[in-house]
Amino acid sequence: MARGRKVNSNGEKSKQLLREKAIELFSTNGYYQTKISDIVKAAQVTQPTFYLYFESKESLFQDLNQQFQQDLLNILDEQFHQQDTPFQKVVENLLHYFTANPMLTKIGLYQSEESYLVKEKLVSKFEEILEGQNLQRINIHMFSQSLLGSILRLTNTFLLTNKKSPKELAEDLFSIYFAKEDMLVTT
Amino acid sequence: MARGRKVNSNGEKSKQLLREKAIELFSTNGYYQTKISDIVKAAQVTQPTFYLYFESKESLFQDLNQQFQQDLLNILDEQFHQQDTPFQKVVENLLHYFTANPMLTKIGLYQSEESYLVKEKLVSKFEEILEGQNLQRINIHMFSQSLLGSILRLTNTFLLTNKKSPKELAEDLFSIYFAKEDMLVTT
Amino acid sequence: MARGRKVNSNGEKSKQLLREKAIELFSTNGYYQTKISDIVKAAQVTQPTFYLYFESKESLFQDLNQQFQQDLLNILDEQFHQQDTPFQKVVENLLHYFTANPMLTKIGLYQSEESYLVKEKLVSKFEEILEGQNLQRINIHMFSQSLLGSILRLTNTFLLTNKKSPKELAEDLFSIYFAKEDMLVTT
Amino acid sequence: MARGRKVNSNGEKSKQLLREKAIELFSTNGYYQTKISDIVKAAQVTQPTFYLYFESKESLFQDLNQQFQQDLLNILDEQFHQQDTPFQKVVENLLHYFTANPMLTKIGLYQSEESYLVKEKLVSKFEEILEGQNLQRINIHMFSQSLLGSILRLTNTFLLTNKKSPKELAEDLFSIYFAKEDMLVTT
DNA sequence: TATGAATGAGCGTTCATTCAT
DNA sequence: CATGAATGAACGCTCATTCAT
Repeated sequence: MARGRKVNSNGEKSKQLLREKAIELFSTNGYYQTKISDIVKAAQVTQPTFYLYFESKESLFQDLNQQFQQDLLNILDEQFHQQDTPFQKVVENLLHYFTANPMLTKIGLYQSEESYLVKEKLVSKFEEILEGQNLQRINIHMFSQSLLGSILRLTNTFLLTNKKSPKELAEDLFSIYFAKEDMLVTT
Repeated sequence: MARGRKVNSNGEKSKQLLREKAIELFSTNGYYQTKISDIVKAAQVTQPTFYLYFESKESLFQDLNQQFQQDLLNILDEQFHQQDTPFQKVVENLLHYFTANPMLTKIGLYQSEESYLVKEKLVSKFEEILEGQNLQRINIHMFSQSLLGSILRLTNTFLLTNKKSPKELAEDLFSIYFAKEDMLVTT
Repeated sequence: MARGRKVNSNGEKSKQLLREKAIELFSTNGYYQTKISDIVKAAQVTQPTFYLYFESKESLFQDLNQQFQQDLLNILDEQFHQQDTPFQKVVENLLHYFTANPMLTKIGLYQSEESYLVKEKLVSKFEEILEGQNLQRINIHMFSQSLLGSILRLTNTFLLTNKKSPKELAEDLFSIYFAKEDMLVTT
Repeated sequence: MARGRKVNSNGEKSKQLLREKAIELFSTNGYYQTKISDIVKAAQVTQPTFYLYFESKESLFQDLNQQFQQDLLNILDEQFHQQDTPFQKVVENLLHYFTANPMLTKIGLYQSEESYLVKEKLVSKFEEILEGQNLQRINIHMFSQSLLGSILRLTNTFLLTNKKSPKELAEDLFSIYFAKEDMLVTT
């Protein structure tokens, strides 16, 4: 292949393509097992082209995580402004975002070394919402952490595998966490 | 340039030391960020010594995960044999193992790419136990997955940080999952 | 994504600008540490524009050295034609050129791998002039090389740092090289 | 070639060989045109072996310069301790070192970006020695710089080309700088 | 005249692994 | 049992240069 500009080439398109392929590969294989050479091969460009649009492998990965974190914050803030959004709706919106961005979600929730930040943020949000409720005070933090754990696990096993819709999963989660009388008859 | 066996050296000791240091480093820094050179430096031996006891970096990592998985299986089987162990006790025993082996747990639960196997196993066990109970059938699988998610998250945030004992955490988990009425007064 | 000729742009101007910036950067950072991207950035044009005016990085560098060498030759030839120019005046004219073109001088005298050519030329010229004088024959070559060495060093440390004018430096050089009695009282 | 240790291999030997080849190549081709691949090819080892003994290309280059600078300092200090060493002898010793280490000298004097430090040091030393003499005060610094320039140039053209011995060159230098009456009959 | 977009070719460096002793 | 010395195989990244517009 000759050097120089390709016919019909377009920078924004190449950058977007690289981004998408990177998301795909990072989410599937993880950061360390994804080589720049894999990404550019998938995008059908050469390695220097990668560096035309991204500073480094690491900075691209950071970018993706940044975006994921910002997206989540936006979702959480939306609810904040339109008051009285029920908790279940908040969770459903989150799950909806996960479904719409499954690969970015895998990266942001399960692969980034900074995923703990996002998780802490989510827990804080949950606590904030739950405070308005008559939950026994001492347990709010733990309850929120537990709920987050469930969300993370069920997202992985039911949502990202397309076994449940966001709406269904949110309902299920709330039937587990807030309406348990009818679920279990203890021994 | 003296070569050969060190005075007072002992094969089993070296192997054990390498194993321990590997667990330490893998759990702290992850698989890809832990180099053989780091491990042997920590164990104060040279690189060829590593290969005297382990086939490769990967196989050592697999070994550690194998052990973790076997340990968990043993714990779960014990309960099986002495019937009527209450569910809460099963969970408490699990948590107890996690506390006793925090670094191996980090590897086995959060870093291994095959941690999904162990998690599936745990879920199966939970389902098995819950089946004996009058939980509404359709939800048993999801309920178990949710519970596992909570356990994973709370282990990370409360147990391995020494904020809760296994017993306390097991109680908290069960008050969340099985004793709902007194926890929340819905709006 | 507007492309094509800039309004008010002008080929000669761009070329001249690129030349100047190249001289600046080459003289300051050296050949290998000066990137085409640095040069065009400084000249506020894009990389292909560079290749509109220069064949390659190397050929531009060669051009600069060629010019420097030609300039020196011209200076030396001028003196030749107007006979009886005293040696000191020849040197002063050289130094004058160095002061007027400090950055090109740095490149031509100290950075080019072919600076040895220019230096040989200078030495030849010195010898030519000195031959008309009653200097002991065997030493003319060495004397000329020595003088050149002094000129090179003092140009660097006194002239290009503006501590001495060409006239002053030429005087100093000649008091060192040709008026010994009053300089040193040997022990 | 198989992996692992070579027959009869010896670390210190390999390191020394790499060092020597590096000196050779750096002095001949310069820093930027000498690739690690060139050095290891010359030493008949592979690239990782280079990093067994040196931190990086740059640090090796620095090391070489450090050694050169230290060597020079040692020479200059020796003279200091055995008082009354005549100036000419000091210079001769320097030149002797240059002859004995021609390639390191090329690197240390003409290629290092820090060669200016060594040169400043030499100038200072010259000044120190000359102060004890009745040279007209205002000119000592310039005189020393001039002398250094001559030394640098003549080293390059007569010494490292084996046209003059250190002793001869030192004599010539001193006849130029300190005994000029009989050399030139001015017009 | 000038630019946006792309690439060939290579470089320094790292790491798991393996011989020879 | 243990080590000193070495290497195969990549990998991330850079830079001069060039095509299509």
